[in-house]
Amino acid sequence: MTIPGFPHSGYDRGPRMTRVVFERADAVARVAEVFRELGYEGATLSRITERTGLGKGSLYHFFPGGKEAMAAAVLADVDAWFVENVFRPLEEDEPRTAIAWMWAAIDDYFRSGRRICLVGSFALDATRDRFAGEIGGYFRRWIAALVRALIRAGVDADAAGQQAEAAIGGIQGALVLSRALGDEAVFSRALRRLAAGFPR
Amino acid sequence: MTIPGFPHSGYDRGPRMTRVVFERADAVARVAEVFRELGYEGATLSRITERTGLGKGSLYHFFPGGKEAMAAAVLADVDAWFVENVFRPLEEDEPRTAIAWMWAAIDDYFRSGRRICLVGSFALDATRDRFAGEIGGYFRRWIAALVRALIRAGVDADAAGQQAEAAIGGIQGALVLSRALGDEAVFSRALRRLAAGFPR
DNA sequence: CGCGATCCGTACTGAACAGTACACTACAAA
DNA sequence: TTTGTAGTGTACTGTTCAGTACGGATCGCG
Repeated sequence: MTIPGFPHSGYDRGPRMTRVVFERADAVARVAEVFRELGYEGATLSRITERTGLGKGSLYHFFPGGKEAMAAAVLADVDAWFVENVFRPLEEDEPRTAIAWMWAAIDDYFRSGRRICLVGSFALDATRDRFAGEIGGYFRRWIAALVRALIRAGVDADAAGQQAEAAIGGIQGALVLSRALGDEAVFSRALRRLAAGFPR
Repeated sequence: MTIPGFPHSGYDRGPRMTRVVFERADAVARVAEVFRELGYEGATLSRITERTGLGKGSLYHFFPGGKEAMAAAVLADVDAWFVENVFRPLEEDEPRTAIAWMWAAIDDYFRSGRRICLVGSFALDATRDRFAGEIGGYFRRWIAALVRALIRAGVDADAAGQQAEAAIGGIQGALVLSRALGDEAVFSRALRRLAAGFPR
């Protein structure tokens, strides 16, 4: 028991719960899922610890900057995934192959619409102001990469710009819509529709 | 001053701040803007009072159900606006006219992308679960109204369904994108692109 | 004028918030 | 076996949260 006025005197309690050890990458992935489901403001520390299984001690060990550092790490992690799996292929690989690969990667990443775009969700509320650079950079690079791939595939510059914006906007909108309607099919249909207009 | 243990004993303070009287409709509109900017979780009572100029007394007078009632009223208000200005015209008026009118109304309502879709933003985080009925209903009715208008305009049923989903998803995505990039032009371009594919 | 009814401002409450402190455990290197 | 260090659980702090209580201001109506 704890003696009043003597903090941390309560160390005669029973056997500890079994201790589980995480590493940072795992922590980031788990925290990401919580932000994705609840948004930045909705993800309170207690809900994060609850859903990730990581205690406050671990969380503040991995992210000394607190909640904002957690979100920043998560955004960086998302960005890294897209760089690896979408942006760099679009920028460097054979354009038609890279574009086809993009649609598959996107469908997989968003779990056919069951998962949400963290960056998009941050963009919609005041969280945007906190991470304006990261959020803007993510979408700017995606659009730029897609535009260049389209141009390399023979689409003229103007049409490429329009098509890239339509595609990425369309993906974001499809995530909103499929989630609002609780219907994954909406997302799949949107992806098929958007992909159909692309060179193959 | 307040005597400890004697609540409300502090009524010897100086002159009151000038009292401003609101009516409910005005309160709803002001609260709506706060939810729109900050999201449901981000809109704390103190931020709502701060930004609307309404004190807690007024807020709880108009919305005895508290924060959740405020959000419900705001959603109902948004829905009413869309019923009046978008859904009913689509359902009842000459379809091509109604569709043209829709694009103008949407551009106006979202202030060319500077304003955000409250319903869409609620759909993206856990707020969705609280208002799943309202959120789903809003998008369902919009899509259904647009589909029927397209069919009445001579588009075949299958294409109408695809086009309606693409349009409404596209609008939502354009709001996300233009806000993420901090660029209203993205929204305007998207609206023009989407409208171009419609019968006129 | 008087007097409800309506509307508003603010002190207050208990719960939940982000963040800190620190005793602790597991494991690896010496 | 000892010692260092990375990772962990939890009690604690000060702040902010949603929501309540209630005195007083204002207005409509007699």
